[in-house]
Amino acid sequence: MAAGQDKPQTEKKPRTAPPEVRRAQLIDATITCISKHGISGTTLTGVTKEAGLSLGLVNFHFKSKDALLTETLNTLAAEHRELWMRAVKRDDLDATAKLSAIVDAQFHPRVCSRKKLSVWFAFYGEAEHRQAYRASSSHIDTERQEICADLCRWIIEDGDYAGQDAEGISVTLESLFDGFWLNMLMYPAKFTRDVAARQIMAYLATVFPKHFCA
Amino acid sequence: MAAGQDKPQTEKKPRTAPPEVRRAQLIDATITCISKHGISGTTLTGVTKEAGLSLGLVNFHFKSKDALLTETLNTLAAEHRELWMRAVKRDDLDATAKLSAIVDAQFHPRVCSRKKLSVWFAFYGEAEHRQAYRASSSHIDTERQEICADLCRWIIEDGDYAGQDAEGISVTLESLFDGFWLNMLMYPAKFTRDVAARQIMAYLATVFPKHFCA
DNA sequence: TAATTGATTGAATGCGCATTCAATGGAATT
DNA sequence: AATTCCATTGAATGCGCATTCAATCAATTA
Repeated sequence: MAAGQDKPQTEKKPRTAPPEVRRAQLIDATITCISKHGISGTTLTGVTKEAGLSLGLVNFHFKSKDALLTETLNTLAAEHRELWMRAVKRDDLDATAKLSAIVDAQFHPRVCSRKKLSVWFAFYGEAEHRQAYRASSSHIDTERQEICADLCRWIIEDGDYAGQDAEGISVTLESLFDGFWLNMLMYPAKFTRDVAARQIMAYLATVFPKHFCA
Repeated sequence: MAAGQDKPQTEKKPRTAPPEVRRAQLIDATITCISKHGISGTTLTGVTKEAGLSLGLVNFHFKSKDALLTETLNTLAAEHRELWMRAVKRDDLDATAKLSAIVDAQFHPRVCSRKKLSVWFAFYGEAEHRQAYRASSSHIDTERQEICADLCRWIIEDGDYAGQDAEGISVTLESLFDGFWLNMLMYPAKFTRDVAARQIMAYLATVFPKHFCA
């Protein structure tokens, strides 16, 4: 029965690991815990149990629970930024394709899973009184909104859309992103990734009919 | 200096008050506390201090802290519902006017103050793991979305908008409502009530050009 | 006026959790 | 092999908070 227990080479689990690995493990576990129990229900005991590590490690690798939460949000924000930034930086894409890519990124499974959405809104719920939480997202949100506005300006000029307002459209886009996210979290049956992306493309098609088709 | 202290008739403060009054006071104080410190930072000590009442009263007038929070959300939801429902019920308004009224209600100062928005999103942040929180808002949200869909259907028929999809538009509207709310909370400088209402009316004008004007 | 009822008070209780830290493990260096 | 150094452990600490409850207060009824 207990065969081969003295040479578990395939399952080498060194007791120690480099700090960056531990930090990543703890952040992953934090995401899982927040998605399961909310921020107020997330305890260090729970996080470390989820990660299979011992309680004291959080305060060793992070300064405090608060630092862990802030880092978790930063990680999430960075992951999201990278996804749409990659498309925006490609110079083989024109403005239309880039705007489409930003919409796609917004609803990409990697950042838009039920699990991650619940974490995002857990943080938004606390953002009002947590300067640190707001800082992570505000910079990135502003950046994306300005990029969208630039792309809209380019499209408006290219298509001679006299009546359209790039700033207004980008502000509306930003709200559609957030609004669909919230509704996908709250009412997943009615609001799916497909529905969200399709509706936003439909919106773009009504404002820029020569560039997008419904 | 201490004149007229023995007959404070103008400031009669009876020690006791009917339960409904106390409940309302406590709910008001809860809204204030959540907006200031978030749900996790809201303590019964804080709430009762804010209300000028004593600690034990919460568990006397409500079953528990959790019940107080649920009742607070219910109160908020009912206030909001009443605002747009009043317009929808008027039979002197046509579909176009009713849809406009729903948009106005969504950004009415009474329900869309910074204070209340922060409370809404505090609850949304916990909604994923709190069945009770979801129940309050889901019923009302669904109701409003279906009413909007009906109004859109009516307008589509009235205006012969062949290519438009009532369900899709109402779903987009719902997301615009929530998305602008979130952005108004997070970035109040850029996202004001006026901007939000105007952009949503602009959206309606692009999909229903014969009924709404930008 | 006395008795009854319901509202109010706040000190006391006990639990849950973030944080600390002395002890241990084990990899790298000498 | 001995030493050094950093990662790891988890029991112990102490605080903050929801909840309880016996005592108090005042309005209402008898």
